[in-house]
Amino acid sequence: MASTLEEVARIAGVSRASVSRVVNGKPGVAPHIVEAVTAAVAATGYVPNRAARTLVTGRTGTVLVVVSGADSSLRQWGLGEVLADPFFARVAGGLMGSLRPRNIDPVLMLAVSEPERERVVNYVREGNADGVLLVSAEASDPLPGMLTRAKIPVVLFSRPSEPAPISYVDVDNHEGAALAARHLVARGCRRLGIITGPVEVAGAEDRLEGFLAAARRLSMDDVATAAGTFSVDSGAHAMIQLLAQGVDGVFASNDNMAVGAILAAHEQGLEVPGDVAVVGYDDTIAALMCRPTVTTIRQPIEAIAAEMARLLLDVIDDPGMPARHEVLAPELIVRGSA
Amino acid sequence: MASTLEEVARIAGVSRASVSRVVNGKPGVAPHIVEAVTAAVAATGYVPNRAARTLVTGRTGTVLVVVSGADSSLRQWGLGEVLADPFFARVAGGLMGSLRPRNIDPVLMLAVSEPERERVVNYVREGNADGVLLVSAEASDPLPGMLTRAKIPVVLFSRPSEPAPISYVDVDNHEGAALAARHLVARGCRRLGIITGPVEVAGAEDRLEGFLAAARRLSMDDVATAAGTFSVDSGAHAMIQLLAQGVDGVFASNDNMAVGAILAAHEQGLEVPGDVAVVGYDDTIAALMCRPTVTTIRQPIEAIAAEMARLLLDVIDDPGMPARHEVLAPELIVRGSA
DNA sequence: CTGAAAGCGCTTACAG
DNA sequence: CTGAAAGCGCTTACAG
Repeated sequence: MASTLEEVARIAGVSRASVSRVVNGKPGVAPHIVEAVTAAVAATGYVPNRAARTLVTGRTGTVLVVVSGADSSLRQWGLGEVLADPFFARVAGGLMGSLRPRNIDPVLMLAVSEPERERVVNYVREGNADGVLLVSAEASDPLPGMLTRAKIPVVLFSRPSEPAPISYVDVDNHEGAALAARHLVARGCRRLGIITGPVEVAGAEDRLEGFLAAARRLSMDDVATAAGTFSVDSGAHAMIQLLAQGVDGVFASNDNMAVGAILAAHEQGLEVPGDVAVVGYDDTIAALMCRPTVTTIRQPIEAIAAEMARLLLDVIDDPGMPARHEVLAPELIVRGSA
Repeated sequence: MASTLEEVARIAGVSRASVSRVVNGKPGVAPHIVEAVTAAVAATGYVPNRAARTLVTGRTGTVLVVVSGADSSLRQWGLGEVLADPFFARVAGGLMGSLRPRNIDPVLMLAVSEPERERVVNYVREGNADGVLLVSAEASDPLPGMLTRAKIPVVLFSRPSEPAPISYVDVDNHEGAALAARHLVARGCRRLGIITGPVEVAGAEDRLEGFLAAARRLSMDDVATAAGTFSVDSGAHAMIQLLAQGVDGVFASNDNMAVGAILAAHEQGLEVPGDVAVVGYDDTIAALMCRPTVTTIRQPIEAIAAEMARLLLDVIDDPGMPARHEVLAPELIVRGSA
């Protein structure tokens, strides 16, 4: 069916080794051989067989992109729901996009249960991928540890819950939340509130701390807090609690909850940002699906993704490399809600 | 590093052939051999090398999931944006979820430019995947044709623009739009309007025709129409035009536009559904990110995905199989907006 | 600069 | 039921 190196060699009248060299762009091949091979490749429509190549080189040219978590919040979700979450969609898409130009193929997986985690480890142990790019949603997630123990090249999005010898790229959540606090105070808010994310998410805690610290520094010691779970509904519920405490400036730890908060404010007949200002986090599409549009903290997803890909490729090339970290800066995007 | 069949055979004291049989669960192996091999596998932590297996079997156990289009509307998007679109996220996720239980690995790709389309074809010609599950967003998309010409097993989501010997699974768009029309009329709307999708999307045209036909059958001959592009903003713009024509019941060809329509109505001081009722399409997360929540037409994505996977596996097993089609029924989901 | 040959790790007739 | 052997399609020392 598909033609092979052998066939191309025969037609070009050269050895298989020469065809291999030309096809892989190796230097030091006589021009007339390059020409003959090129012609034969064109004539046959030859495409190298990846399995054969992988078998001998030990490299797959594939990287696993996995969204993982412990068993709690993500558990009831399928990959469809996770992808449908605007934030994960941006991250997964960014990661996959950053791999393409480097000519490596991304395979996407979700791992929120033990069998799924084992599947991830197995997948690369079977030689299907050279390493993994991991977006771990929860601090208690065992996958990062499993991967490093299996000596699988891996780079995380977000710092691991406990210090570990793993390379990662992160955004300064502390600073992002501080940006939100300063913006709210600068526009005149007198009573701040925050809708937190799930405690088991490391970044969510950082946002809470960062917000409180920045508020304190601005002499706003009494910040109202309400817990959310990153969903639109949880944002609405939390907002009702905050409103009862008389807040006029709210920071929601992600955009979904900011949308929920705005909807809840409207339902109580309040204007946003007139009566209460709202700042979100992530700058996802959700921030634009709402009136007013949501002022939010943008994570430089594309830069993160590019950095993760670069790091992983380095680790794959040199598995003994010491772990490296990169922390990028978030950015305030001012829109209608604050 | 990783152990091989050879090593397991040596430890178990049997031939490589026997190890292979046990590992692959082939019948007719003596119990004591199964036992010895099982123990040796456990002791070594043996995992079969996929490249080697693929090389000899010709099967990869991988399927390509591609979202494609011609060069227009999707062109400026990266995979991140496409995944972030609630509809594609649901479809891609559903497809990937339906493959997992069948033990086949999905690789996700976006193909909206010529190089990307060629990459898709090449990917499977290189032997990286056994077939492709294609979500083609535009009727003029050349990819389905390219694939069948290359004799690559493929199953489409949505009927191809022109009759072609390709298997596909679709939802009855005509009927879905009719459900919307009947619901609007049943709740007392007197003047209907429709926000259409891009003409180059086959399904969008079916929805328009279905809506008009159903309306006509209910003696509503004069339906106002306005064009949209499936984005929130386009829905808002279209809504303004429809409102100027005095509509009190609007069918938006997807949820994003329904959200835009509702926002636009609110901005004109109108109540939804009191002054104007709105029905969306797709039942994506967008329908829940809005107050009122959006009454919409649900496509049974999970069933579609499962069906596509099943069909593709059949085609892969029997490439000569005649093309098959499956058309599933949509469902009306009544929420707050109509 | 080029080619003959070994070998990557498996599966599968084939013979016994 | 089991094993020896061939072969899948490549790449890469090695010798020339």
